[in-house]
Amino acid sequence: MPELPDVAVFRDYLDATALHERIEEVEVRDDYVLEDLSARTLAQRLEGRSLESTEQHGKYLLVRIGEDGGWLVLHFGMTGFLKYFREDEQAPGHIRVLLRFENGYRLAFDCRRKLGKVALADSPEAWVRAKELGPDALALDAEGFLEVLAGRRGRVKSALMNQSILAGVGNVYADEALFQARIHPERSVDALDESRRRELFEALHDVLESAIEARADPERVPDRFLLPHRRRGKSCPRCGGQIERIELSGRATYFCPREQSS
DNA sequence: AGTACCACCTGACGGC
DNA sequence: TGCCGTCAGGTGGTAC
Repeated sequence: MPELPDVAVFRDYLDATALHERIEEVEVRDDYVLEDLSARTLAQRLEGRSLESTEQHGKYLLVRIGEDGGWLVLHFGMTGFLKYFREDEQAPGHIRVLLRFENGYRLAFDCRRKLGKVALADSPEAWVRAKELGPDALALDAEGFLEVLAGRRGRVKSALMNQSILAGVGNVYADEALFQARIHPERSVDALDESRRRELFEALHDVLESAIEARADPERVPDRFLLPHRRRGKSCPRCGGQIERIELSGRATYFCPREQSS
């Protein structure tokens, strides 16, 4: 699930749990998730230091390591999450990296499908540059949104999901924003006039903010959301029509053909 | 610049 | 109960 709203929830979680606590030991249980670094390097960077603050850029969570330790970068793939727990509590089932703190707690980076990544960076800016990420979808204002879309000719859903155009929007929330803006996912960007683009921006921001407020939990999301109805044959929360599923660049795409006809 | 397709990895689910 | 195909919200590479 980890798109921008989910990562925002992970960030709040980390802020509320694991900061300012000395890390005694780092255990890398599967170095497949390490991106361009060894378990040894990660351990050397973290052990004896603490996590001090967090930043988010799109789907990335960046954590500042104290005493000039640089930044820890977390990406959650499709199945990643964080869990802070006491040593005598039940541990999650697919821990890839585990930090042990001096206070007896642990922070697990759990990632069943191993599509997530753990990395180190000099700064959030350096990471964004290295990954060629576009601006964070929520940090952007309407003018910025118009700017990044200017000159684009592809399909609007592909543009929303393209992390180098806009960072943070994935399959689910791209569908959601288009549903709220009543735009067909296969519509091309250049077919949208400025007022439609502004409407899409408003819809996208509303969707992302509402999702964060709902803690990215499909069961807490507003009734108007498509999210809980992402299944073929389910009914549209607005008009009651049948939700349709198509493939768009290999990804399942859900929309209401009655409301998103153009 | 854009798209289609493949790969990476693991588990849940439904049909038989 | 077990086997098997299909599907899943991530990114990245290649070929066209």
